[in-house]
Amino acid sequence: MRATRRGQGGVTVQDVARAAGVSAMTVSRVVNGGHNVRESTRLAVVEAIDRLQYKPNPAARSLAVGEATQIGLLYANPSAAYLSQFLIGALAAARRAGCHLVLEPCEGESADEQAEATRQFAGADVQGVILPPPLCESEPVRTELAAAGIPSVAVAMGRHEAGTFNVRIDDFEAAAAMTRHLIDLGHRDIAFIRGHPNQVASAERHRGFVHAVEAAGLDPAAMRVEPGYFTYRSGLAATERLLRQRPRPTAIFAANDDMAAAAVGVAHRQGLHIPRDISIVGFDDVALATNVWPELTTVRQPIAQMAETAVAMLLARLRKRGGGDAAEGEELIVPHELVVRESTAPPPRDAAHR
Amino acid sequence: MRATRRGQGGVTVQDVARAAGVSAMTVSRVVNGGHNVRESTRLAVVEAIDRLQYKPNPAARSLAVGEATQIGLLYANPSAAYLSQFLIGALAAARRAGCHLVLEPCEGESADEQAEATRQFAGADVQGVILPPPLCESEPVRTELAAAGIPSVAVAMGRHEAGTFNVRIDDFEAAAAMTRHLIDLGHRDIAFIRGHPNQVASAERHRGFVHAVEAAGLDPAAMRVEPGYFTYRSGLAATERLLRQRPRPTAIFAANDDMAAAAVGVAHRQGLHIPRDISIVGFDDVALATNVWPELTTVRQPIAQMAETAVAMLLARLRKRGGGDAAEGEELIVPHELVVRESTAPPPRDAAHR
DNA sequence: GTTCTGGATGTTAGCGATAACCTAAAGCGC
DNA sequence: GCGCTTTAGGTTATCGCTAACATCCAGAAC
Repeated sequence: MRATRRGQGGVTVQDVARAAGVSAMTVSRVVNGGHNVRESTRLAVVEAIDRLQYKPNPAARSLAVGEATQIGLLYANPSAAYLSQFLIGALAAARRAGCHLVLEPCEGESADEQAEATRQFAGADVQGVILPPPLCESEPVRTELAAAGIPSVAVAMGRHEAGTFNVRIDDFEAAAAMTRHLIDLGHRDIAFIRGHPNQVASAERHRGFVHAVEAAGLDPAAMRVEPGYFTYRSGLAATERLLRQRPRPTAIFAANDDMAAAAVGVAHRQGLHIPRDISIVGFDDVALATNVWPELTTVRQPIAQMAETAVAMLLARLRKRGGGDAAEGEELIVPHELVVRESTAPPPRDAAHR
Repeated sequence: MRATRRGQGGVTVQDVARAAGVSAMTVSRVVNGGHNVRESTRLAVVEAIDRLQYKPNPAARSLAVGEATQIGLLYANPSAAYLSQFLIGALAAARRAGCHLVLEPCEGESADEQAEATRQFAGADVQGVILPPPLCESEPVRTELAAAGIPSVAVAMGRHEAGTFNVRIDDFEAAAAMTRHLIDLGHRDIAFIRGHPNQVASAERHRGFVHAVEAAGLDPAAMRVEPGYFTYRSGLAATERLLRQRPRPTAIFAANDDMAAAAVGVAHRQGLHIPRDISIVGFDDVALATNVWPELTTVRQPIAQMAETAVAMLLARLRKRGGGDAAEGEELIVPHELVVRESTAPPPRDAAHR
């Protein structure tokens, strides 16, 4: 008899089938949802499965179904903390589905570079692509994907657009909640540092801020707003401009944590105590938020979970191909959370002298 | 005729074989190293491959060879920046080999938690495990892996131990180089903030520091050394202790960037200008290093590349199983790089008054 | 010339799972 | 009771690739 190539004693459907007294096909049916299987049979199979500790072989499965095995992830250096969370979630979902994640870095802001990076995917036969911010809003990337006929799902694209797929939090509402937190503490002079002007999320966060200010009966026009780019450096510059003015704002709301961390740095250098002299808050809850002193009050986005959801949505979309080309798009909004740490407090009493 | 399940027109070995006028097996041989194939045949096949844009199907391959399809990665929240780089590298190598990466978080420092997390792998049939710091030095983890018979490769385990597999930089030499940089600038009073006492890398970096100090003819005993834990918070405490003393050190060498960033924060709060009044340097070159002002002079570890190498080493080791159980261990040292940014300068002239 | 040797290639038989098809019994309306 | 649909399950044929074995043939060895 020929030498068998049988691997290191992995349990297969056949083994389970034998143990449960059914055919391999029935086991397969049980594993994948169990339609058209009698309850008693199903139980017998399930019992056999965990008695033998059966784990389906993902390679065999994806070979058999001939489905997506590679999904792309185009990233452009958002904060490293963001990326690692994102990868963790995406990887978990990809593995569950038995498909590989193909990473493609896209440094460079030019349209050419972005298009070039996107084109890599077409050559690498990925069946779909996940787009974390900020690339989800890049025109060249989307054009190129459309040209190659590769479906994509965006994550944290600020606002829904018809025909696109997107997973995000409600930036507007989250920013409003954060603003209310500051107002509730007694702040009446809150400065806002905006995010990158090309990202819809920046505008949404700002809108949420304005909305909450108005809702509290305050005048939005009285609040100082500085431009920013979501980078540490831009936060530095914005805060310097703000703190040069008198009276100083009693609170600064930066549209992300990187800029908030920068604000903390500048405030410290000017001898201000946080939060006694000034409150500073961020947005995103990346690791950086707890790597400054004091730790930042911020808004947590469930990044890993969002990535997971996005992958699942992409796979669902790929599977549906053929059923109907339902290109109507889909949006999923996941819950956020206000995380109050140590960088916020009521405004100083002698606000007049500040 | 039965409906075929043939997927979306993917090119297969058969197609290539037909185009090149050879058998599928020959194509397979060419793709995998091409032993025992005549040069002329090889060229014909290669030509056909890239004319048809053939990409081997990884699922089919790993099903056929019955090889490792899952390799584990046990992580314990090192800095997020470290993790994302690590994942990028590991993922690239895993995909090339057609195998999946199974992530397992291991929060918690207790032996029980670590053992428990490790045990997850045994149940998930991963064939090998990659261990980034600090878990690569965890006794419970290693015991548990050994018990389950799962081979592992460590990354950045500070020093080589017989019988283990490891990829790292030369922490000793890197720390010495950094110290020489400070000495060359004119510093004679350099404080050192150590890393976590349980990690060998901490000791190595400190040894490198001491060695360079001695080599320059200075007295190591005169240099202040503070304990630390590689965390931002511990860096904060250590720096506060250091800067309370007079005379202040003219330079602080923190054993990683997180602690160096903390040192920058404390120095700023005390009104010191960096690098004019004091130089501060870190180690690792994670993203945080450029997210403080001024950007940190530090040592770059090629993290992604190290992870890639580790995965490759692990796979080689798994394949070799059966040939010989060569348990002699292996170590690979990759080059590091001193990155001089803006946080270092010559010591202040009036050092006497500091 | 014959046998041996080893390199270059083809052939066959899986790897583990599932799609598509088939079968047998049960349910159902009339 | 008869055909018809539905349900529960088995059979068979792949998916794409490669290990193991078989074959062929040129040159070496005798």
